[in-house]
Amino acid sequence: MTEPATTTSKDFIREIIDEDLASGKHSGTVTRFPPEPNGYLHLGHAKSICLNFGIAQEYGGRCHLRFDDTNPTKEEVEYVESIKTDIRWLGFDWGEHLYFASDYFEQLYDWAVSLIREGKAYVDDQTADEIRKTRGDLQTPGTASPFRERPVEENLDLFARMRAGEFGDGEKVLRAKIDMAHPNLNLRDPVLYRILHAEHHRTGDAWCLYPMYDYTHGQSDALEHITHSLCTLEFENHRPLYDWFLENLPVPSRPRQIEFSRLNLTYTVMSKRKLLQLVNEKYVSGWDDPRMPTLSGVRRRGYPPEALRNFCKTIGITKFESTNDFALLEAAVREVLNRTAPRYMAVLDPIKVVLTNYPADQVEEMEAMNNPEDPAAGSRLVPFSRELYIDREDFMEVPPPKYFRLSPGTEVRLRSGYFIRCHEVVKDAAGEIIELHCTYDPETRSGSNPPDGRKVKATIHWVSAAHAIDAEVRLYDRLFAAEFPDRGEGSFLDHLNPDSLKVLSNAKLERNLAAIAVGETVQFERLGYFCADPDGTPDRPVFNRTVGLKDAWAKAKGQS
RNA sequence: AACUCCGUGGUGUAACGGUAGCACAAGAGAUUUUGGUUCUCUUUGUCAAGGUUCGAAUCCUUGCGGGGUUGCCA
Repeated sequence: MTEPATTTSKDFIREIIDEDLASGKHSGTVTRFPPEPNGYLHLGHAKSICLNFGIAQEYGGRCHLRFDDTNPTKEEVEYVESIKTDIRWLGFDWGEHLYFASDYFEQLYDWAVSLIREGKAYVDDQTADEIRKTRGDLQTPGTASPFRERPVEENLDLFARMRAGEFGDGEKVLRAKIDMAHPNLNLRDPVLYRILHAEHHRTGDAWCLYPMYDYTHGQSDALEHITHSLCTLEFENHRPLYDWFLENLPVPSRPRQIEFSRLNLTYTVMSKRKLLQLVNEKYVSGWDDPRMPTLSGVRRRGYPPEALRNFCKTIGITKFESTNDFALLEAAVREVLNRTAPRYMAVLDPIKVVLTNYPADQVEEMEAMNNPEDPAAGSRLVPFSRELYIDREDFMEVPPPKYFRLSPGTEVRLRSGYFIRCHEVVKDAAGEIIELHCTYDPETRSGSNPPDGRKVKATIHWVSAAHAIDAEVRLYDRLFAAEFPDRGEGSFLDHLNPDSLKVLSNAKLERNLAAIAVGETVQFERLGYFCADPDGTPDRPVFNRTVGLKDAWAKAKGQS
């Protein structure tokens, strides 16, 4: 477990918790992660999960998983299951504390009735449109509904009949009676309940009356004795309403809502609506497309959960709206994978190499380190023979300056193999290079250096042609070409990166890669980290590029 | 000219009245059987102006800039 150096300082939320503990306001800490089951979890949620579950771990408290399922028209069980899977994958556990806002419907209803009794809520017959128009706007106060002063008894009767199903969708709502002139629009008699004749994923058809988020969230927190209710900045303006309910209802505890800034990443969109659109309109293969910033997407891409946790630690928690560099996430991924991913050789775009002085029927088993960063990872055997494949990028007939790899007359080292020198380039009728004739130096076998002390400038990877596994490799790049796809005119879709996926169908893999389980991430030496995809079959695996290695040569090329 | 939150290198984040630090990114070099890793070094910052103070990123005032809010979504 490597801890980033920044763990010594605490974010403002943990400081508040420290104070609350020190002052005796609370004797323990209870947080909650409250997703709405209407979509898949994404990197933004990861930030919130790491915060809430992380605090629970650090303070010896607990973190509840609570599904905020107050809108049956948008929510589905499919999402509930995927959310649980993703949280567990990230490395967190809610134990016994799985809750649903829908579990509190009866209690919330009773409290609504008590609000009505106290003259703090009323049934409004206005249409949605009328309510909107009379709410006023940012600069002008709203006007009272003609039903605002309805007698308590009438409200009670109407509300009961709303529950009983006597009215159609949208015919009536229950509103809090607060202040139609309040500068915070959320307090201009917010809607508490709306009629929705819809099947709920848990309560079925028991209800046709559903509570709004604002009326549900704080009370749910209070019922669960949440001490610190952490949410994103856009709920800041809702806090006065959150508190209003807690003050006006006989709730069993007084949670405190604290807001922090959501996660933004360059070259990425993070809104559920936009992600849904990418899926529905087939710009990606699904919620778990490896280019998606969903947790299921980055999992399929091969990101280790530890990298996500470290990333969340590094970006910290603040109230300032910021956008994190995607490179920071990739750095976190590389940091973990460099330590943990076993190394293999794979050739993505093969050229055949014939070692003219190597015996035709000979096969040597070469020992190769599994991970130079971790001697305990041991070694494996890789077959070496007369005919090999190397990557097209590792040979140039007319090399530019500073090109260290193979070219006619030059010598390179084959990783865990021998030195080879190129003597002849074989081309087809079209002038395309199809084969290289090389010689190997028997005195340079891996582990021993040439007696004459000569050096080579490069070491390249290879696979034995006769032993190679055919595979498909999917090279993923960022989904969007623009740093801020949301900015500027037009749709974010205008900024989709046309090269975000490149499929290589003729890759040749080292024999040992046949044993890699789906979901495992390995390093293809010199190329990057790759994750075995479920689309693969035993005789034809599919690998997704998780992230490339840093590439000083590519960078130098790009600049010249 | 509503309310509210927020402004620290290119990006993100520390410093709680006392040397502006760290990570990523960028650049230079060393090491290297991965042009990877690792190591060393370097560039770049407190939104502005006043004030309080021996001393201000930090406290005060004003200005400037950015975000959020006008769902019967969450």
